Amino acid sequence: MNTISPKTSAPRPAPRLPDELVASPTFLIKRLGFAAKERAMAAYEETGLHPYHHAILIVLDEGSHANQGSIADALGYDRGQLVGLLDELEERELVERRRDPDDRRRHLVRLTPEGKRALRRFRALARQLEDEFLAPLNEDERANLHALLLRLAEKHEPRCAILSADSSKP
Amino acid sequence: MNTISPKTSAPRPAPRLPDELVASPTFLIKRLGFAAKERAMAAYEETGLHPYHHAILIVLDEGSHANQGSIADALGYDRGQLVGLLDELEERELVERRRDPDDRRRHLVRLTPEGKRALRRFRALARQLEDEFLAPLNEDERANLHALLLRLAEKHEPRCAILSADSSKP
DNA sequence: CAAAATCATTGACTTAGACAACGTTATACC
DNA sequence: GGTATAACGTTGTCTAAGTCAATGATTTTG
Repeated sequence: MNTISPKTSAPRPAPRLPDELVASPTFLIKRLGFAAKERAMAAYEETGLHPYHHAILIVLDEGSHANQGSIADALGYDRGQLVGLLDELEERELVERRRDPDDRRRHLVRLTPEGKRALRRFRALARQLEDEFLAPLNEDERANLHALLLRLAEKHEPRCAILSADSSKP
Repeated sequence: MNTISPKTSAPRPAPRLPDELVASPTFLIKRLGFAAKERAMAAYEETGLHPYHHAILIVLDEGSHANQGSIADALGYDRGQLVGLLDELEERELVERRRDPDDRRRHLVRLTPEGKRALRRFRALARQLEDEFLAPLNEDERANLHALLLRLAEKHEPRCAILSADSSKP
């Protein structure tokens, strides 16, 4: 993080992580996850929004999810947290909230045309970030990595459950 | 549209993450990093200490690092933060702090015999957690995953810089 | 010897994340 | 049909974590 040493000589005694930690995939995943999050947040900061907002727009674009509860559940966000995020999206007119006539407790949320445009920009940004983050790996290696991570995610992040088959189709 | 009548005993409406997110290795790394951290913290909680403490003990066991500054630099911790962590370790008599006679500003930190015992227990715990976390993968796949992560870490976490004996990758 | 830098420590500040209370509305039960 | 229970979105509070600047002691520099 704060590794800035423009000093002429070498004030850095070479800070190195213990091999024991570097040898652990779990440790690397933790550190890389943090690094990825940091990078993403820094990049999104210029847009005035947060990766969280992007994820919400993605969920809305997928359709099916309508009310705030299902959005929060789909992404694993706290419902109270989601309120503020949606406020910010609504303020920028990227989403619309209105009461569900069938269940007046619920709010139906949907993308505005402007929201769809913003989503396109976010997707471009995310693609660029991803490409930067995975730069050391070629295409095959990226696919390989993704497959391995997915296997782990299926166990540790149940929301990732693979089911490419659409259960909603007749 | 979908009138879900058979609501027998399913309070779970099956929340699923958008495919677009699950398709991103970076996203998976972020989520898995968070999951790993959460799991680890929960497991360490019973010991009364934190994964941070474990990492500190590892650094001390590696020798070479002595004063608090180098410990903090090696792990990327804030120096102020480290003070409290060392206080807790010292309170449990796992480490000793004493002034460096050669530079009386510094504190030399070292493991106590009890600290080494604690480290053994921590290592067992960490091994178990790791094995649990990587359960879906066999040995080859784990090695494969580790190699890929390491390539990324070399770029995004400079402290991981490999310099032990393996200098054989472009 | 004086000024600047370094080290460990402390305290203040900001932030995010989790959590419970509330008013409103729908569902379950008798 | 009326009442109790649960769900929804909203708000506010609380805690933990991380960042940052200021301090006293000591060393280094000039």
